[in-house]
Amino acid sequence: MAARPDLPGAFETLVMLAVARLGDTAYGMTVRRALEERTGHATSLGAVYSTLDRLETKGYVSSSESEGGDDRGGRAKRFFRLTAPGLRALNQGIEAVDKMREGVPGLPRPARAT
Amino acid sequence: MAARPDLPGAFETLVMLAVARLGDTAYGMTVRRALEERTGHATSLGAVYSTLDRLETKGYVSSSESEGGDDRGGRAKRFFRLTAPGLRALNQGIEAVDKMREGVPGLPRPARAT
DNA sequence: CGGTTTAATTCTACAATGTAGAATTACGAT
DNA sequence: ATCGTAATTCTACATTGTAGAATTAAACCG
Repeated sequence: MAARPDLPGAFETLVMLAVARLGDTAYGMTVRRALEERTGHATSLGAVYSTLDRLETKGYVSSSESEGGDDRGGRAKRFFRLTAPGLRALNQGIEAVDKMREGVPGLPRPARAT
Repeated sequence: MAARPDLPGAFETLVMLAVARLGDTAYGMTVRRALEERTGHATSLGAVYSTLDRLETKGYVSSSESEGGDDRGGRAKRFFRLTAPGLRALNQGIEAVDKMREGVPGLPRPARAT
């Protein structure tokens, strides 16, 4: 079984996690900020958006334009949400790493689930 | 700081973990087996070897031919070890994911460190 | 010795993901 | 209309992911 688990890539994983953690406030800018703040890894917006696009093509995230109501200038935001298949794929990737790192010395202690 | 953390890819991470966990018995075949047994994800030897090669180019693993002493037929084994920079990179990648997944609901519980 | 079996690695090729920067779109205000 | 601002889309190329075929080499056997 599970002939093609098709684990997400490293950056895809990070982006999906950012979307998941941001809840209903995930869009290009906030995703990038979350990534930078949490991981210290600076990335370009282009990187974030193309990854988001590819994830959407795979059905791992969905997107919707923001309704009017904001008074600020500038273009409308495109909000992203993690889909059920996206969550599943994310879990598979995380589980694979967790399984592999079990009992290996010299690795950081895993994060506590909240 | 850390302008270019250069996180390892998803499969690279899995391969490095396999090498780490196998200790001094890590070579192409055992790496593949460890991967399959632990993650359920089948991979080709070609995939494993080219990843191992690329990791060596980056200095994340080192390799050495097996000394004689085996009485089995077949070609000599090439054993791999994780280097210090490799462990560092591995840790950074794992930490990045751990940071991002902290407190996000719907994710699997992290593995217990042993 | 020369062929056969066995174990393992290397080579070749292409698809998918990673990544950045420039260009573009669209809105509100002047 | 045009300007500044906020955000997204486009274009392009480098790196990583992945498989399968080809190759290498040691031990064994007659």
